[in-house]
Amino acid sequence: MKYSKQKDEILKLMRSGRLDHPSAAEVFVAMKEILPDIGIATVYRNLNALSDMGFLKRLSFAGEADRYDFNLADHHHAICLGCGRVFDFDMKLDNSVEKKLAEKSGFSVVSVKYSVSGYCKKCACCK
Amino acid sequence: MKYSKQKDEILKLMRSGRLDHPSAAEVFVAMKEILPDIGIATVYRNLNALSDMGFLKRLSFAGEADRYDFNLADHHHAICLGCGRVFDFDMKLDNSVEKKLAEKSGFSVVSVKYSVSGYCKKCACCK
DNA sequence: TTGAAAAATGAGAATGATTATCTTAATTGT
DNA sequence: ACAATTAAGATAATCATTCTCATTTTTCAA
Repeated sequence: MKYSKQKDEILKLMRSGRLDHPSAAEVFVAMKEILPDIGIATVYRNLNALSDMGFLKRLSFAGEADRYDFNLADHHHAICLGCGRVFDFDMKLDNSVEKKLAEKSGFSVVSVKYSVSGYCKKCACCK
Repeated sequence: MKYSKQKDEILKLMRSGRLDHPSAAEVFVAMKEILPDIGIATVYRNLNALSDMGFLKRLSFAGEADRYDFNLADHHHAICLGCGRVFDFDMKLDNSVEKKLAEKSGFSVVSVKYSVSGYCKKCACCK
């Protein structure tokens, strides 16, 4: 057990893939079944710590609670405006942008975010 | 005066370019000089209404207050992790992505967001 | 012009996500 | 085993934003 029981179990849960791009609140309810005494602050703390350590990615979408993703592979997200589900998608981004930015304005890029919002198949049909 | 005095003045202020990608709070303080009795709720209400009407764009960045942009031209944003300033940049996105998404998963794209975070010239040097 | 209906305002309460604080419990190294 | 460190759990605090509601402003038909 490298870290605390709580941090370990949270990471294990995240890596299990049982939850689909969960928010901290969703992780909290799932963790309650594993460690019934866990507190919400511990969940936030550890999700953020694990993200800082590079084991998770923290995702933000406008007007919604942040999500956490165990998938570290380079990919992007599409969020459904109907049901709120997040879908992964792959696409190679033209990274000449960073270079141009650096050249033109001296801006040094730390991270790039590409995301899409719309309606998933299920939500699009009945809209 | 097409709309209410407040909405008109907010739009005029935004279009003046005096404020740089301001948050609602920043618009509020600037508006106080124009209409001293204006309330913060009115500012939020009208910024959002104007965005819904397509006269402004509402921008979201992780962990920060939303910003509003009068520039409707197709462009993207780079946010400085140091000073919080938002910089515009242009880039043509490969819109074949939407098509692929639609084909593969039946996801219908409403909007695409591409944004970059990092350090601006000023903040990069003293980091 | 009047006056009722509709729309928008301003003040402040409410909400929701997230972080901060603080006391206690667990872990570590000696 | 014990002092020092680290993390936990509970809860208060924060911050942006939205909601509510009483009041004011606007609209528009009679």
